[in-house]
Formats: sequence, structure tokens, C-alpha cells
Amino acid sequence: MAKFSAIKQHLYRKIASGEWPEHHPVSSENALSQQFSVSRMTARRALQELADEGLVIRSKGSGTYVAPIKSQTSFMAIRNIADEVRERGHKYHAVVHTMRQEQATANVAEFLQLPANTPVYHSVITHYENHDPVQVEERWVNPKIVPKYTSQDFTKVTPHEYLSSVAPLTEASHQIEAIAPVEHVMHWLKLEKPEPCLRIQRRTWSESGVVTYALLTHPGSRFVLGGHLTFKKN
Amino acid sequence: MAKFSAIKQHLYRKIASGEWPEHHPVSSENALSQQFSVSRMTARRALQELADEGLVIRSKGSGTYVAPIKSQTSFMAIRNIADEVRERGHKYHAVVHTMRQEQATANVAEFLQLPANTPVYHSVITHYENHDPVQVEERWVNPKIVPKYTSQDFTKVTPHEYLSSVAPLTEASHQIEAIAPVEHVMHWLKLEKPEPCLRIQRRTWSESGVVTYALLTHPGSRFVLGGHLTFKKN
DNA sequence: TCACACAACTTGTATATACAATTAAGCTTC
DNA sequence: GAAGCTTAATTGTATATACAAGTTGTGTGA
Repeated sequence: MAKFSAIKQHLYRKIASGEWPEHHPVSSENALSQQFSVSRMTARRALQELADEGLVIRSKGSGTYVAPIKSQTSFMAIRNIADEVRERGHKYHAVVHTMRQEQATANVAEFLQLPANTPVYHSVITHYENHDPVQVEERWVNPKIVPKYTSQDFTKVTPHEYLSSVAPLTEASHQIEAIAPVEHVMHWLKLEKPEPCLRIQRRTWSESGVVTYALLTHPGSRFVLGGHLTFKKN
Repeated sequence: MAKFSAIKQHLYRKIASGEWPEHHPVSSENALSQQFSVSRMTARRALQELADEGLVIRSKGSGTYVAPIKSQTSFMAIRNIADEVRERGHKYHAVVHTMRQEQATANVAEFLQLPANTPVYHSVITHYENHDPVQVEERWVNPKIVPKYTSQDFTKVTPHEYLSSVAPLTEASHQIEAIAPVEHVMHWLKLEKPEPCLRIQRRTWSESGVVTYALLTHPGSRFVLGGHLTFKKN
């Protein structure tokens, strides 16, 4: 393996394991070059590539720091609904409907890569923008990785925020589709009539395996997913 | 401006203008270092960053080449519906419903950044996977940038393929939402009853301005948008 | 005590060099 | 003509060095 790649791995482990949380300082170019007995340019390359990948943030004169979660994500990736609402200058609040341990159904067990009928944590939360519900979040969590999930107060911290602080995510997959909501979702979204909804199905991994499986349902009349791409970066 | 950045701009113009089409060889590190009177490492940096951004592909021993369009796109970005269908091993075909010049409505004119009531090209096409329609594509095109749009045969080449060969795109914005289809879209999608649909609204730019505005509508029962993210890249 | 200067450290840019690994083209030989 | 060898070109990795530019903390002087 190339030297710069070995240094990247070393730093990656520090970050992915949570040993270095958000904003934690990362070893400087000079420190790494001594520690690994390489030239500064080689250590620099490792740091630079991690910065390109969005894992760290570098700032001239100051140093290199572990990037906050939100900046790790590029186009249309994992965003925190609370941040989104607040960025639009609106008030955010959440209502927790369910928060308990259950036996995993075959479906959920498969998504979490667990045996059927093992216990999993299940939460249902509605997220509000001002006074309108904008997202119903049904979430199943692997209790082996996040044992204290059910004792959190999700009106103060969103599950996404809590989970990424406990088990930093390394991978995620999404599926987006248009569906007609089932009745209990309609109720949570306060929809009088059935209305097309955007549903995002998301699985996220940490180093230790599948952390969580989430179904995020948005009413079509109150939500648009947006993104912008530029191919010119000079 | 930094030297490596000037070289990047020079190369970027060659690619974005279409002067260097897909797979066209890009000047080598040594050639650039002579041409710009910089060291090879500086020329290398320009090429390397363009490669990281997906604009060029580098191959040891061979050289650097302009990347094919499809590899310019990252997560969930602009994909060609025909390629998607074929990748799934299914048959693709298209039916052209409309292909004409129209007066731009206020809405369309705004999206294309043109004055109202100027002529624009308008096409409506249904894309099929095997024998089922999977996408209705309503598209408006800036005739100043793509004057020959209406004389193309879009059963053979998709609009997306044609447009990106004529005016290489430099920017794109998306909006995704869930809607109930209007009647003529239902007809094109061969839907008996109204069904939630995924609608992607897309605008793309080239160097000379907004090229096209497209509304892509997918029936919820036959289409899922998927994506996968990894934060570990070693 | 406050303000300013300075030193130390950090990242950013750039150069010159060396060698490794791979590719591609040309040439020789059979 | 085909197979194999040689050679040149190209990208990949790595080092040592130099200076620029921004940040931060320390200490001096008023």
C-alpha cells in the first residue's frame, strides 16, 4: 500500500471510530510526516484527499479539523430535517408518537441484517415546520450498536443527530419514490384526503454494521427535494 | 490566480466548449509544464484535480482523456433513462408525441431565462421499459443554443444524449416532488386511475446559458430513484 | 491593563528531482 | 505475417526544499 494511503487509513479510523469527534484537531502535516517518517508532501497528500472527500476541513494558519457531519454530505445527501427547517427561517418542533422495543419483522430484520424476531428499537416521530407536519419518520435501530437509543429525548435532538454522534456513519443508501400514504401516516401528517407523498427509504452503516433503517414520508404539497450540481469548480 | 488554477481553466474551456469531445486526449503533464512554463508537479496538480472532479480520466502509461458524460455525474445526478433501462437488461424504446416550436409561456421563459413570448422548442416523449411507460419527458429548449433540436429523431437518440453532445453541460439543478398527474400525463403513462407520481424538474446550463428545462414524470408504481453514498474512499 | 509587535506554527503554492509501473508503438527475428 | 523484444512516453509515488500567507499565543512596552 502507498504511504499516503496508509496515513489516510490511520486518520480515517480515528474519525470513523468516534475517537476524534466533530471539530477535533487532526495531526498537522509536520506531525504526520515525523510520525510516519515521510516527507511533508506525502503527509499533506493524505490530509488533502481527506479534505476533498469532506471528512476534514483545513484552514490556513490554523490547522486541520474533523468536519461536522453536515458538510460531509454532498448533493441531496443526508440532511437533518431540523436544520433544513431552521435554514428556511421557520420554527421546528417534533412530536414523538412511538418509542419502544419490538420484535423485528422479517422485512426490518433483513434491512438491518439481523436474524428475524430479534429485538429492535422502533420510533415514530413527526417533524413540524411552524405548525404543519412536513415529515413522518419511522425508524428502526440496531440495539447492539446503539443500546441507549430509547432513552433519548427526540424533541430536543433529532434521531439523525443523535445517531451520527454515537456511531459515525460510513455509508448510506437511499431510495426515493412516490406513494399514496397509508392511513396512520395520513393521520400523523394531518392530511384530510390521500395525497401523493414523497417517501425516502434510507439505510445507514457505521463501522460496526447497519445502524438504522428509516422511512421518511413527506406530503407532496409541502415538500420539494432540491439539489444543484456544478461541473466547473475552479 | 494560482498557476495550477490557470491551467485548469484552460483545459476546462477546451472541454466545456466541445473543442475536445469525449475521449479526446488531453495534453500530458510534460506538455503542459512546457506550455505554461511550470514544473511537472504543478501541471500534474491541474490534471489531477480535473480527474477528481470527473472531467477527465487518467490512465497510467497511456495518458489523460476527456471523460465520457456519464462518468461526470456523481450521486443521483443526471442519468440517461435509456441507459438505466438497458442496464437493468430490459428493452428500451421511445414514442415522440410532440415536437414543435412554440411561444414560451411566462413560466417557461423564466426558467430558460428568456423574454416572454419568444419562440422555444417543445418536445414531449414517453420512454418505455419493455412495454410499460416509465417516464414522460416534457422538455423546453433554448433555440439560440440548440437550433437543430426539432430535426432530431428522438426514437434513436434521447434528448439528453443529443443535448449533451451539442452543448456540454456545466451546471444542473433538480427538484424532486410527489404529485398527482394531470390528465394528459396519465394518458401518456397509460394509467387507468390517478396514482402518485415522482416528478423531477431539471434545468441544465452550458457555457452559453440555460439550455433546457425538463419535467420528468414517473409513475410511482414503476419507478424508484436510488443512490448510494460511501464516506470511505481509500 | 491594554495594545501592539513578534515568534512559532500551520496550510498553500511551486520547483526540481528520482524512480517505479504501465502502456503503446516500432523494430527485429523467426 | 506473427511473435516477442526494445524503447519512448505517460502517469504514480515520494522526497527535499523554498517561500508565501494566515492564525494564534506570548511577551514586551506604554
